[in-house]
Amino acid sequence: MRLLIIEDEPGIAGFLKDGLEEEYFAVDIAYDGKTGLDMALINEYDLLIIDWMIPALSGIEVCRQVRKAGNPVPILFLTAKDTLEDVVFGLDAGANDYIKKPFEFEELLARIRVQLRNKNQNDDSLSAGILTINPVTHQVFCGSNEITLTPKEFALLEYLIRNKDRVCTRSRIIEHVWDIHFDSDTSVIDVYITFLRRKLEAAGAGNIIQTIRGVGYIVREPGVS
Amino acid sequence: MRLLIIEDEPGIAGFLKDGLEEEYFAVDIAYDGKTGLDMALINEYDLLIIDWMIPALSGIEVCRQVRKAGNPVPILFLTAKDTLEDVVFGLDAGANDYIKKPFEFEELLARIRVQLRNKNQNDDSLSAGILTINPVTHQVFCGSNEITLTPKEFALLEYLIRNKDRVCTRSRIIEHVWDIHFDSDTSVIDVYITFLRRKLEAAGAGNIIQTIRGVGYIVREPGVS
DNA sequence: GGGGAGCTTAAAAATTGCTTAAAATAATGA
DNA sequence: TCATTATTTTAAGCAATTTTTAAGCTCCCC
Repeated sequence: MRLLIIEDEPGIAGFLKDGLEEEYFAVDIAYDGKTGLDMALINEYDLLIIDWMIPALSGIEVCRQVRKAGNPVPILFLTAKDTLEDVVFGLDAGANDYIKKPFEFEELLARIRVQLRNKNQNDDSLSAGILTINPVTHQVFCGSNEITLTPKEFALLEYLIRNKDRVCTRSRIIEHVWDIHFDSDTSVIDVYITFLRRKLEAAGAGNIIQTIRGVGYIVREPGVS
Repeated sequence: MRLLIIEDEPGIAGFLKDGLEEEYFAVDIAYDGKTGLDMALINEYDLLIIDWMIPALSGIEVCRQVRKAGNPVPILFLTAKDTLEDVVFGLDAGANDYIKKPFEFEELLARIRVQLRNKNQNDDSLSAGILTINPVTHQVFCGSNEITLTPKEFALLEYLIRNKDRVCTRSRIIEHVWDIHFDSDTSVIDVYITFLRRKLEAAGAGNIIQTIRGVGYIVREPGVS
């Protein structure tokens, strides 16, 4: 597994590189955004770790360019704490997850593993914990008992589970599930999250949809941080 | 049940299509290998009938490509030469059975039924709860009393029961039972569901066809979740 | 305690499915 | 061949469900 770290502070970059190489990752480092973008586009990485505050080209811009080039590589970004707005922008720009500085190395490792695991799942039916959904037959099972969902409820759950362990921003949800591409102050998402939670709870799936305040929602695979 | 015939001789192709449609199959024809392969990969058939000697792409090659794409659809091939070598090659390429030209139509029909039966590992007659249908004689029984159905009614019920405990979407039903492959705002399905429900209810089968709103219908085996 | 984001509920609006009747098409028999 | 019958399709009104809107409430974080 090959990673690229785009980070201007040599101390942090070196610390990450050493720690990740101990975990048998192949690690490259770029010390500014422009170099990082070039490397990301030329080489084939399994994951990018991008600091938000870097010289030459901001992290958010690197992220956008990578996506614009059609590259689906998972992106994790590092942000200084207390900047919710940054998080929203970052996820909207196409990042998959974020982690606030300062962070535990263990947490970073766990999030990296989640992104890499998601990469090689191409089974026909999708699952999260006890929950299984089949996009072909439009069926949802909690263990062995079936849950009846309306089409929109199903589409929302499918999107969340396809992106499980990744943060789904409100704007991405409204784009992918409702196909609305302009800003709007609708609260359909809230309503449908309520619908889903009620049905899933009643079926014994617990509350697997977590709210990330100011950003969106995430469905996590139990047993992984 | 939807079949694809890949056969270049219009006489044979037409003869097969007519005969099979009388048996309530939805039949498509391709007159060369390349077209046939495209159709087989794009659409969802329940069985393919492929002549070995066809232009543009040989039958054996079509067969290989279909399997290479991971499609497990049953394949029956027609061969003129009864050289053992051809047969071996054909079966190695992923075909399920073969029949030598000239053949009796009845024999072809029997072999088709074998392949379709294998699909669900049932014996010759299909059932759901108290209901039994026989695709060979086109009879339907609710317990011991027979229900008279029109051809389309029978085809619809057969499709639903062959796929019992699975959701049959409207688009799949319209493709497999009516052989319509483009978007249309017809409401034939609704009408026929009403017809079927009325006859089944009158015969004492209850309402075994459940609606999945926004998606389609499902026939469930009672007592199994 | 105040502001904002999300949650919940109820009701309006939109969509989808059901039913019926009648028209179009196909099959049957004199 | 033509008339009769059966089957299939279309269309429209009605019923039920789904989706959206809107408003008040709750909870979290300052």
